[in-house]
Amino acid sequence: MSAPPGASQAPSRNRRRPRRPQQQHPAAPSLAARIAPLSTAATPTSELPTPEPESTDNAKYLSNAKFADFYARGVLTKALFERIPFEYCTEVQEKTFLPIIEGKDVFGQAKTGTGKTIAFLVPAIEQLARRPVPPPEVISILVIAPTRELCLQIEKEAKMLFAGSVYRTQSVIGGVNIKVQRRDLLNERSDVLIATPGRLVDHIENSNLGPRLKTVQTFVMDEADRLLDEGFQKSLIQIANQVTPKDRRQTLLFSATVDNKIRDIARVVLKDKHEFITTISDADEATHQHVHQDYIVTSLAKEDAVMLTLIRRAARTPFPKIIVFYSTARGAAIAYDLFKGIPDFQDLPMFEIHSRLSQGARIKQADAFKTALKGVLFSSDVTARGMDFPNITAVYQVGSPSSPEQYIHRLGRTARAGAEGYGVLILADFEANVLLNKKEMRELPLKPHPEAQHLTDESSDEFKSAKEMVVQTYDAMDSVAKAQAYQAFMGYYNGFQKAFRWSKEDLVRTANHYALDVLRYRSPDGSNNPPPLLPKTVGMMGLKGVVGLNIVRPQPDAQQGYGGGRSSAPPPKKRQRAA
DNA sequence: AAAAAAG
Repeated sequence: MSAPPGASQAPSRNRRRPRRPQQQHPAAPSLAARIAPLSTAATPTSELPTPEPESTDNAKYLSNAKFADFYARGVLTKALFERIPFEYCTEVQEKTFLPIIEGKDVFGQAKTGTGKTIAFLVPAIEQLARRPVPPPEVISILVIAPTRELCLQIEKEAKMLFAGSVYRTQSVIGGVNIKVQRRDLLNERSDVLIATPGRLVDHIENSNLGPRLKTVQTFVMDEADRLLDEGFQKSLIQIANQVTPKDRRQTLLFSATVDNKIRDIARVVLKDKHEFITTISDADEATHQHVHQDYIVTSLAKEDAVMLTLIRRAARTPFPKIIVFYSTARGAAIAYDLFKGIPDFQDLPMFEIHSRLSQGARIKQADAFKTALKGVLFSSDVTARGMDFPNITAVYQVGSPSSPEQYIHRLGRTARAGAEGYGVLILADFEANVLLNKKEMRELPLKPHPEAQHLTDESSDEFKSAKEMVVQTYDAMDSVAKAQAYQAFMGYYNGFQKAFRWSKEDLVRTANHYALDVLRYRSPDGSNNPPPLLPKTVGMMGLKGVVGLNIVRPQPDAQQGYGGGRSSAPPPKKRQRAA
């Protein structure tokens, strides 16, 4: 590895420790870590960042234990040990290895970004390696996680641990061809199966996977707090009914938060005699307590210009890598459309990810952003939890998140494993107080942005130029995405009516303002009407008879964008660039 | 209709 320009000052210890963990402290500014652990892509030398001295902070989640110690004590077999590309264990890993290898049930509390995946995969696989190789139809380890991308991330690590062995891992997620999965399940080993709940149930019902789940020895529920959400419950019950019963399997449950709801579930799925492991001590402040966080309250109409200014400023720093969260998939999509169309950001790659993209596009975007040295990802809450994008310098959030918890999870994409990070929350005036007055929010070190005044000052040149750029770009954009964003906005804020003490008319007025003045939606007929909604949509939102809505009869040749009557199937967006 | 997740 030849030293890039500027690397000569790098402390030599950075390079002398090839086995220092990378994923565990992604922002460790060692060269190797900067190039991203999952990357195989060649990086132009000229783009390599200047390494900074290693911060002691980055070692925060590391323990003094080494994987080599576990190997020396006979805890890890040679083959597995050799496939672990890290030298030091993280704290969670050190604590979970022995109990899991001994076959105990574990309730683990650990934030993501602390090496949690390795903490359960390595010991589970170690157990597997100690037994005779099972017949090919056996699924020894079943992992359930709440998003597709998280499953793929886990699968990647399992593949690494299985490299060159007879064992195989497969993922079973929605959005990809089910027949291919069915065939692979039939023809190839799946010693570790990693699944989202919905698709796993689909396979139970339609691929006769149920009986094979009875061969599961270790059952892992990752991001368990999220898996307990309403929408997952039915699937989880079906899965629990098929998988090996709890007294004859090992269950590992991981959750970032531990509240009564989780404890109740733990009681149901874990054996009475399980081990509780936590790495969150009083001394070790939670990430969200140490990350620098600012908020800006402004009008809806100024949000985009403020965001543009923030990105512009960040673009002048060496390696900006930012995630911008929006509350709706359509909101993230239109923000991506807006900012990718702005000429200032030629050198700053833009990415988008949300449920309205095809799964193929989602995977491409996530992979590209993971390995990117800089860029901005416009995201819905798909990536809010557990996703590991290396070296995120800042997380911006636009609009009230659905809960303080969600705010904290999103923020956790930056400052991973003790690294530096920064958060900005942009709120519209009508939503600010309700969120900021919540107890959980008040307990955060979240402060007014020191430059809030200037950033939102209509008479400043910086604001004026940003606003002008936003207006121009929206004006040039097609109306379909705007109509979709309008509908999503209405649907999202519909849930806040009570909290905001809004009447239905207030909701409609605000949504119309959003479409007409913010997005600059113009009806194809040249009128000043807001985007059309189907009677059915209006009915489902409980807005029948509210003035200001543009209700249209369903048309047989309907342009989609205002209903179309589909439920959850994501109409794949055609536009896609490989970034 | 509103993150996500089955189509």
